[in-house]
Amino acid sequence: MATARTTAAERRRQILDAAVRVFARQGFHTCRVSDIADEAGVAYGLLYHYFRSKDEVLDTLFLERWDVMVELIEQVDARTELTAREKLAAITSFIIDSYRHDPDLMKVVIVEVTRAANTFGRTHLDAINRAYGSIAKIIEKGMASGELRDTITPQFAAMTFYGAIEQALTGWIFDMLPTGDESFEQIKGFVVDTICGGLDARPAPDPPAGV
Amino acid sequence: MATARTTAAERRRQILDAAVRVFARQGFHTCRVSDIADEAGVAYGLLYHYFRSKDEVLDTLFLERWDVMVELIEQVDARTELTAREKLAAITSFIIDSYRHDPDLMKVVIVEVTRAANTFGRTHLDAINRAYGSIAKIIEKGMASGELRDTITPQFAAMTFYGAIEQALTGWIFDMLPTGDESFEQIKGFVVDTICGGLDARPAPDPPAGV
Amino acid sequence: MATARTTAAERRRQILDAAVRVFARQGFHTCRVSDIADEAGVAYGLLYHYFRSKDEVLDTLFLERWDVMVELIEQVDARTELTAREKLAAITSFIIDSYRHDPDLMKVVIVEVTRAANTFGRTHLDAINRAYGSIAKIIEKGMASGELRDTITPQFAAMTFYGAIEQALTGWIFDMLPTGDESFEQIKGFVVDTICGGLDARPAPDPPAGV
Amino acid sequence: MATARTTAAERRRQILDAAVRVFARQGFHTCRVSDIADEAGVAYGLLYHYFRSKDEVLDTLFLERWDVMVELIEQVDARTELTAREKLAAITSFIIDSYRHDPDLMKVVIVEVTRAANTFGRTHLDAINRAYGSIAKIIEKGMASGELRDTITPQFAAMTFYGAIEQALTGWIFDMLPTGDESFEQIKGFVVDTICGGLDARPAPDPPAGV
DNA sequence: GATGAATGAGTATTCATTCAT
DNA sequence: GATGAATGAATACTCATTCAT
Repeated sequence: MATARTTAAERRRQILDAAVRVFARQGFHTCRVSDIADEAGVAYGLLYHYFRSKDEVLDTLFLERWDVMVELIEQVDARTELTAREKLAAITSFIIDSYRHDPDLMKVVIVEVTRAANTFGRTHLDAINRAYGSIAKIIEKGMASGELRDTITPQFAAMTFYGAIEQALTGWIFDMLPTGDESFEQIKGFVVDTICGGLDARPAPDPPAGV
Repeated sequence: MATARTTAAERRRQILDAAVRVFARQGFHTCRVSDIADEAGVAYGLLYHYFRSKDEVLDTLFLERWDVMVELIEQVDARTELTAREKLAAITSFIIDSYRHDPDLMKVVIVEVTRAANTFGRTHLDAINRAYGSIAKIIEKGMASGELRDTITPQFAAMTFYGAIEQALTGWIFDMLPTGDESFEQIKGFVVDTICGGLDARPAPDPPAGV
Repeated sequence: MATARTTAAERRRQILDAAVRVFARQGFHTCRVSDIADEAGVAYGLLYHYFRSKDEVLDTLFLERWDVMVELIEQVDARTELTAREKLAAITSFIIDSYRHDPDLMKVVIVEVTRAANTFGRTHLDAINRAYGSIAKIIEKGMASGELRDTITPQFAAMTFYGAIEQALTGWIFDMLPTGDESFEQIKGFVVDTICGGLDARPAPDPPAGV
Repeated sequence: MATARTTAAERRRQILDAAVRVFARQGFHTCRVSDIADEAGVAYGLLYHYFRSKDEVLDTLFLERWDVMVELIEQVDARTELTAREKLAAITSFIIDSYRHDPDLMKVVIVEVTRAANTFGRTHLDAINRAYGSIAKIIEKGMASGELRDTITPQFAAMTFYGAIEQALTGWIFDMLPTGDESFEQIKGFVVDTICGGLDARPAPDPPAGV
């Protein structure tokens, strides 16, 4: 009799986890609140004890995940021993592993928020821009140190880099790319190689002078 | 001898043009059929003389535009005097000019179809893949001729290239990039430079042998 | 160049005939005005040159047919050489032959008008009652002459008689009775035999005294 | 200790009862779902908690009533002490009393289903035929025992019998027959007398041999 | 906390009818 | 006469949200 069967926090999490599966499967606009409740095994009225609205469920899911990602980017940036390319590789790895670990959640984050210019994307524009900004800072430092070319703006480079990752995730979401551990690792390499190395053939860049 | 006031084809176009504006402004899911009709200045019943449903209006808009783009890509590919990089530059230029010329239409194509994994994106997956495939062919030839590195698959390279363009368009759609003629031209260069040249600093590639 | 290709009366008839087929196939409420026009091979706007409304088409079809039937009943009644049973047999034969000759029309008359208590049946109640009344008169005379029993009212007898015929037609309409010439003739006999002779087993009635 | 204000079953019944009144008054096709809800004193959305569609409301009403009738017919048939005529009289009495007790419901059953050859009649053809079949069995036994003439098929006799009853109900529905207890009882007798005794005048059938 | 009955705003679609050509 | 584009009234149904129990 010591522990309650289900704590409030657990119930809330139970609903959020169900919502991820339902949003990923049916899409935010197409699913019903009762679909989420069914998936969670609770009455649909209960959802309104934990969230103000259906929108708030998606907002919560997005921000939970996005904040982790932004924090990771900032932590990576703080590791001064890494080159810019290594930092970008770390970020790529983290995001792709996030998808590998919970594809439903990442699908929801991207499809329902990040790319929804008329609805949630607009709402969370600040959060999205924060991520771009953090990446841009990494690139800016790489440019300053001479590691990266400064022929484009760091902001645009950040957008392209993040866009390449998102495009890869989209490939998985649309079943255009193969899944499987090797595939995930291969694509990680592709992303960094393409963005940093470019498509053009040419001799490998000179190793940094004094190293 | 006066011309007929409005032909059937003109009315149809009138409705499609109105739909573009309304979809861009409010989003497909958020707007009402009557909003389109109001914007077009016709009774909403008339929409059903020209289209089977609201969905069909969006499908029509998307395919009209997408087919033009796929055709352009194939035409570019056929110009054997161009290098792969020049072909990619031509495609980039065309798509960005498309946005510059009719931002509402491109916004609808991207936001409501291309990136809508749970609804129209899934429907038009074949059309979308046809575009990727055509770009991949260009890249494949570039790899075969030695112009491009073949360390990644042409398919992935195509996705990343197209993703970079779409990300730029998204930047304009979200008001994250400045508009204006110079900006458009600058971004064109950024896209090709980033994708082909990469972010890494290094000596310019050796000039082709016999030139 | 002497005759117009199609006279107004012919066009009108063409539309009415098409309407019969469409009403029979789809039902009055379920079919569209354009279905009738398509079946007739004319533009749907033309229907409104010949009829005030969709309702009027059905009204016209019903009254055309019903008036013929009422007139037939009255003509039969006038033939004083016939017994009541012979008169009823003649009416039965006429109605069943009407169905045999044009099942669609009779289906429409019965299903869409005669039995539609909430719509057209109420509208044409007078016409319907005129038929009952004429049949009742035949029965009344049969009762007066001693040919028929007068234990029930002529009005009720007329309803039951007509109801038996309509029930037979309904059997054909619902595919519950076999079609084919013999079947039609057999049912004619059944109707008169059942209504006049009853279901009870017993000796044939005595022949009329002085005959 | 107060009882719950309204149970789910009661609400459902409340809606069904309201639907009967509305269907009888306005007809199924002519009434709106909100008319039913208004009559029941509930929000129209609630109707969709208890029924999948407007159609299902009518289906439910019909089957509820029709199943009771078929069961009654079978129970009557099982009473071996009754003659066929007595069985038919019992069925007639039951159906006419059903109308007397709830004319709206019987009107809906007949007008909107039983006689609606293009819509619900077709849907419920099996149920309708089950009733005919049970009546035909009664008649068949009567023929086998020599009580009834076997000059027509039991199936046709059943149709005519049921048709006579339905015609009587139609007479009330169309206000062509007087209402009032005596009238109901009189018509009961008329139906059985007409169907069993026939219209022809003749001596009463011989009493069964050994009685 | 938990339930699900109750509410009613919101919308795509149909189709009879009109009328300019 | 003939056409079919144009109109807009009419309606079933969905579903987020509330709230009594």
